Amino acid sequence: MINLLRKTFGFIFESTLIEEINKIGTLREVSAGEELIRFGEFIQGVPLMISGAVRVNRVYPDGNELFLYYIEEGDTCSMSFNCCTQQKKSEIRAIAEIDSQFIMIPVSKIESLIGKYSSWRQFVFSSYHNRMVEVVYALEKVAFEKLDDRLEEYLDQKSRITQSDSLQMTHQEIAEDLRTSRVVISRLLKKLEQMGKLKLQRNTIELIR
Amino acid sequence: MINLLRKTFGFIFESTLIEEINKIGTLREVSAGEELIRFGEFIQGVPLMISGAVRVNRVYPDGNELFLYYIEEGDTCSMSFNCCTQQKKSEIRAIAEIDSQFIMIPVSKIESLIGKYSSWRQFVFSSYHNRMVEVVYALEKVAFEKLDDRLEEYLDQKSRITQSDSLQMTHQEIAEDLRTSRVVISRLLKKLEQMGKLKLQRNTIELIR
DNA sequence: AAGGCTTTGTAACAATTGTTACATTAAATT
DNA sequence: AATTTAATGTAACAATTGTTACAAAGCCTT
Repeated sequence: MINLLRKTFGFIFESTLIEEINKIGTLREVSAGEELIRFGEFIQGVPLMISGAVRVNRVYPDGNELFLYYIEEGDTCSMSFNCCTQQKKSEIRAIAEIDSQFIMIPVSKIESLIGKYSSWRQFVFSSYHNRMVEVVYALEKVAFEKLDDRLEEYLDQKSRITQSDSLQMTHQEIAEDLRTSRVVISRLLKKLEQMGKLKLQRNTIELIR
Repeated sequence: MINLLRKTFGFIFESTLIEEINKIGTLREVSAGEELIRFGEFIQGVPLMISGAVRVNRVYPDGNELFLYYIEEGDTCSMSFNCCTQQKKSEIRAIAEIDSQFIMIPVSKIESLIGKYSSWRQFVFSSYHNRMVEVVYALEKVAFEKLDDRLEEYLDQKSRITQSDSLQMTHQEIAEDLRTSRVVISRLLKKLEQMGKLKLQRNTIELIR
């Protein structure tokens, strides 16, 4: 585990911090689709991403969900960070988008890390800021752009995250993420296909570059 | 100034911190409409709000703007916080919504406060989190709600911030904030008037409670 | 191969939001 | 008071997005 830690966080954390994280953290591996953080549960710890990609959704009591951001190698989830320090139930849900590795740092140790290591503080601050920038970006998309452009960006992002031009997903799933109906997505996808930007098959969307 | 500090921040900051802020900070007063932070400038410091309300907008190079959140008594602007530590030019604009007082803490002192005072760190963390929650809230509104509901909420928020049921603003200004056209806002306002929720006059919207 | 389930395609129509154009009214200026 | 300017009202129409309903196609199970 310490080698993974060094590889991903060696440039930002001093070696004493790396060693401490190695002691108190536990490496976890999840496969695509698995839930790291569930809605309504108390959060066990803060995840440090080693590899892969995890999507973070805001969840509302009525079951509604809203995509906030992805966390990838070197990131942490600043929303869960706060839940920890406040001992609150999770208002988010985190799902592995692809097979992923991360190190879980238990809640109980968070406070002392903040006190001891300035590089850890820096990391938490910049993590907060980066997540904020991404949520603002999401807001910007919804506020400024039409659905067809948002769909294109959505597909590009998926492709980047899954590292594939062949997206295995249904129109229904896309519709839920973009908060519209399946029919609307099918319609727009067909339009993009006619423009030669992609090819549609059952359960897959082949992006043409 | 120290009395204002004690009144607003006495419950979260230890007295040594209050005294230090009293030394290094400068009290500033702005009247409604004044700009506290301008787009593209280097940020001079982090504002601690004593009274009033300041709106924070994201600004894009093309001049487009997007409302992010208000900061009020006891708040700070977490976006400017990061600009400071990174020595970057401001990507936001802050405008006093009503007459306001705040204490400006110079960039140069920020780092040492973080190292010295855990209550300051707590404050910055929770400030980041609160702003995040507000931006997520804004995203939620745009993603889930129709324009007429968003307009009603917008008017309620304005009323709360300005502490008045008589809003001095034009339809054009509302349209810019909600990213739509003046005609659409006039139409919806007229509908709300017919529903008895408000009364329209030139330059003012009178909310009926 | 047949039947059932899921996914996708498509038409027709409704609702919402955006746009253009111009009239009307209120305030400000001369 | 007359003129100019800014703000609002309204109609007519366009574009986008949402909804319903059903057909067609692909996949899975037996």
